[in-house]
Amino acid sequence: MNLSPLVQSFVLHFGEMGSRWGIARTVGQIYAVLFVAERPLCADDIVERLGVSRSNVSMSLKELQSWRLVRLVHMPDDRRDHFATPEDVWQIVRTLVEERKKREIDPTLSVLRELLMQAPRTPEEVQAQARIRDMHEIIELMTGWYADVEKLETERLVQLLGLGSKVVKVLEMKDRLLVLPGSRPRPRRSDTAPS
Amino acid sequence: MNLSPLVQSFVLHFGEMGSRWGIARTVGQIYAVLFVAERPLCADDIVERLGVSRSNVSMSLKELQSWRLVRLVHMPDDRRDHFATPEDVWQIVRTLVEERKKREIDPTLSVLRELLMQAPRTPEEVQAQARIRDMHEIIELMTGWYADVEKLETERLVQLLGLGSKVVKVLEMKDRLLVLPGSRPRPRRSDTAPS
DNA sequence: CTGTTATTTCAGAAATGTCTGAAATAGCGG
DNA sequence: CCGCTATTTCAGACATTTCTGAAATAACAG
Repeated sequence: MNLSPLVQSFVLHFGEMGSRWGIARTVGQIYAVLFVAERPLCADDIVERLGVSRSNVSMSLKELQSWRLVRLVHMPDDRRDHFATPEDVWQIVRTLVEERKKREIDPTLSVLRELLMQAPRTPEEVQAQARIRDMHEIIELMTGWYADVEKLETERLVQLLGLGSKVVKVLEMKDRLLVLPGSRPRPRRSDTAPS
Repeated sequence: MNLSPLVQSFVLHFGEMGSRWGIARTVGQIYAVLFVAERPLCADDIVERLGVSRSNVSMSLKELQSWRLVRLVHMPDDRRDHFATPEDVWQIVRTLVEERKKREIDPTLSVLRELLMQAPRTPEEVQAQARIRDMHEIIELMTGWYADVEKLETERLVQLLGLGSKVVKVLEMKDRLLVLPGSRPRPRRSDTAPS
């Protein structure tokens, strides 16, 4: 491995985390190298820096491209393929979320929907379906939320994340402000006096 | 495998998805069985239903407990351990997020911080650190956001998720409402006319 | 078309991860 | 303490994934 100490630590960490993230060690290492690289690298650059086989680099790059985490770039006067990660880290996060959703959630959502279509045949299946329905609902709610906020410009998204739970405060304020003069506030559960 | 067809499909799917979710097949299957079960099950119940070895069940349950996705329950007049998943699916989601954060994000955050403390020794390391800083920032922002909204009651959280990107509309409205009479609206980038 | 360089494919080697059966341990009731 | 049941441990069998080197393919330049 032929890297400066700082970069090497970063790369080795990404390799080790690979198994937890569901990618092979080399895939993680290649991503890390490309992420911090000052310019797009070709396959041989990566072989040189990581000391893994050329074929492993080729397959790992294919995998990273299938995740859309690495893109193919062409350099002037060089017919070798070069590779780079997107510059914009927000774009990277969006891609990561989309791809993980596609692989880890969508197949399940599809199975759950099928199972909910079936007519239950026993009391046990009725119970199971109720439970599956809960799971389905919560996943739909969360993926729906993401599908919605994902459309926001990054600037807005950052703003929203920065607010955190304070948005709730703002929403409460909105409720109060929108009460027209003369009208009564809509009663809330917490406002109802115990009988 | 000794399960009703509907439950069996559910269980097999969780087993297959295991590899994508970073858990072993049996672990996924056991979780699925417990999730839809009408009552807490003991290890032998699980052996019976899944047809895997007793020792595998024991180890897999340990793993699920380490994820806090399954809890140990005691049944009256039975000294065997029984196991159940939390009833509340929102609690399950919270646990899942926390545990995945702990395993998949926190170690990286810690390494990134260390790397950012080091003094760079070459221009290459300066560039790498800048990139690492971007990554660190975005992860901090997202984990910070979650740490904040995680404190909300479920009811509020559901409300917020239901709104989706509409919160932004509400925030804009807040901006307008908070402009005091006589004051001018704060200029925005999109408001400035081209020179 | 030919020679050269770049990339991909793929069989099997190496490494890792999962699962089982047997044996060890734990814990309770008498 | 003993006998019984429940649970855990762990070596190694088995399965899967990852990686390599060699060969095939592709793609261009002359």
